[in-house]
Amino acid sequence: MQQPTIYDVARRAGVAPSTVSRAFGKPERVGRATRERVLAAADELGYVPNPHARALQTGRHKTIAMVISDIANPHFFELIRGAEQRAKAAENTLVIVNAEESPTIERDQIRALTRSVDGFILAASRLPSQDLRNLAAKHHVVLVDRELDPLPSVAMDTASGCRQILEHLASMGHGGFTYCAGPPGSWMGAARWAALSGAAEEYGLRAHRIGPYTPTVVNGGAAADSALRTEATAIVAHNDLLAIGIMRRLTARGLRVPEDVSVIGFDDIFAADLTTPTLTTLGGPDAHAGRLAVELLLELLKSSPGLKETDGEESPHRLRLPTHLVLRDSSGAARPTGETA
Amino acid sequence: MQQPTIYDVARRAGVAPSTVSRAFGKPERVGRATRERVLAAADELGYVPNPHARALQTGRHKTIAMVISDIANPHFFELIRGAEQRAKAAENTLVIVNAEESPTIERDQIRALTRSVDGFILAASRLPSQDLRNLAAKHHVVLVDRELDPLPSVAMDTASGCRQILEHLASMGHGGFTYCAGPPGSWMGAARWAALSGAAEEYGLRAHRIGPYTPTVVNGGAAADSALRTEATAIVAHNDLLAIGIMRRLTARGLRVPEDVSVIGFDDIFAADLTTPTLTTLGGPDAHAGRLAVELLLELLKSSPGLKETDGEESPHRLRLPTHLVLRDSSGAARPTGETA
DNA sequence: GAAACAAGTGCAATCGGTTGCCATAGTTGC
DNA sequence: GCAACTATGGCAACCGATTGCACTTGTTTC
Repeated sequence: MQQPTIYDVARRAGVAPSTVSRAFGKPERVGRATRERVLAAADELGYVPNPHARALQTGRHKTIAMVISDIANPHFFELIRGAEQRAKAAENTLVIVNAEESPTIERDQIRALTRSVDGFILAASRLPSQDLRNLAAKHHVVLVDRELDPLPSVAMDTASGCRQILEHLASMGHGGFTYCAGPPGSWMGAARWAALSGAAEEYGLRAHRIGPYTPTVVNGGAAADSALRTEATAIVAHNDLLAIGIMRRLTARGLRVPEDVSVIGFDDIFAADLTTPTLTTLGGPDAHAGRLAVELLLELLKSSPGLKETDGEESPHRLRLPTHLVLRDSSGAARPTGETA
Repeated sequence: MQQPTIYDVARRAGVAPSTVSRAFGKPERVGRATRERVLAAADELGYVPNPHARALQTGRHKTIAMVISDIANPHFFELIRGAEQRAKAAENTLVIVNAEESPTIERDQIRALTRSVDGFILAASRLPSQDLRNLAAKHHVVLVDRELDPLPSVAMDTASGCRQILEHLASMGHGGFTYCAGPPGSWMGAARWAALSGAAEEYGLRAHRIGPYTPTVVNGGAAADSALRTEATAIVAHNDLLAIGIMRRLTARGLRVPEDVSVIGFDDIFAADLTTPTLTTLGGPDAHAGRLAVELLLELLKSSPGLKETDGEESPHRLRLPTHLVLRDSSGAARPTGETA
């Protein structure tokens, strides 16, 4: 059973195929009665336009790809939700592909889709900067949780967020903290460390860093063990998954959180308030980020539909979204260590 | 900057476009030297074949769509992972779309992709049976977490899994349980209740049912309150998200889990052992299910590539995967209620 | 040395749409 | 009553691939 085409519809409605095409795409170019006849015929046949046959001609697929560095990270749920809503509102299809934290897989996935979508939203991309630039030279790209000079991006405001963490730690009497780093390719991870270490002194805090770790719950075990050797009274983890793993290991080793060690994560994933103790973490408007990313991409498409033109002087949209520190039970006053009360 | 086409490659290699096409698709049909020249030219130009121009001719897109009823449910993580791996091994792209627990959205998403993919894997589809049959008449479809007569499917073995739960409850001295149902459209939910209530008597258990609830953590609150009115000593929830919500509410109301009430979920999501107490739940080989679903679909495609033929007599592949009860801390001996110890 | 055959390559039609251009018919203006 | 214009719809080329068919060559066979 073949899917009906415009030719089938045309025959049934007694018009030329071009008229059918116009009845859908440029309604003002066909007569009222004709259009209705065409639409009725299409309806009876269950005609669905073939977006790729169209794309062959127009270059527009009405499809956006969202590449997620790790789909198993709940952090991306709301991002996906928001993006999907916005895409649907613009009558675009959003397809999601997973990069499994691997630059190679990410590259392959992108390559497989280049001819099928109008643009890419890369969430927490692990690709080297140069690759991103090359990609952006030929396709429409919006970054999420990453910033790179000429590319449009949406990211949480790391600097102010990290200050909130530092402020919190300082006010609770901590003298320093150990940061458990995420994967080497993570721009967000680097930004977090830069912000934390850069401003630590201002708050009278010593910043120490260990890692990198692939940010999963199980990897939190090793991170916790290493962190303990630094004798820190506070641990800041690259994200909530790692933070949760760290808490589990600390508890398993007989330490109390937060009495002995405070633990702070990033992202405020849904599991953050299911743990014992519940996790203090830096959250942000994820769904909104998803919506904005799609919006940015749609704008790019509008300015140069189809493949990328050599425009170069597009306004550098670089959105920074406000974050908020969600205070829960995993962070508290520093354990007295001689001088501090 | 236009993407290069076979025509660009052909010009550069000094051959006809058809030869370029064959150099990729039917290597044995072109001379060795010519093929190498073509491949070199393609490489220099960065040529990527346009899968949809090809599909126009061949009907094969090498793309599979996976429709997930709720992408925010961690239960589907491993399913997606497994499916992705298997798809990649067969050089197919797997795209994921979200149905947000809504049959309408699910239908729209499917419709938007019908002409772009070779087949669909529907995970926990919420569509009515008749819609699924109609869809399957025109496209290749594999169901996951759902069974429907002529369609191939992959699902956990509910019957044996539920017996494990009943056995567990009976052995811990419970006299019955309250089941908190999932959404009305959930086949899996219906199957679970059927299996639990059908075999309850055998184990000397009274089965009670409340709901339906949309299975999220927050909805667990209402479910817990209703369940308490049934004075059950054990609650079995439609899935882990709901179970976690139930536990939170019970704890908030001053009840102890499992001393006062035992709670059991389904799916064994990653958060199930992060909660306090950790959650007893029925798990299964999710990643394997994903792989099998793709495999089933690939088999369908092989037998009739492109659009569905009127074959009808395909072998009814209906896979049932073994489950296992993961005993954790949320279930235990029944609270004494007069007669029982 | 001519016929038969195989390998390698090109030509042109085709898939399902879109769109520039032209043809027709009906309106309008004077 | 005729030119000029507008609204509508058809023709045919095109997008980027695939593929049946035909045409060259070179090789084999007798």
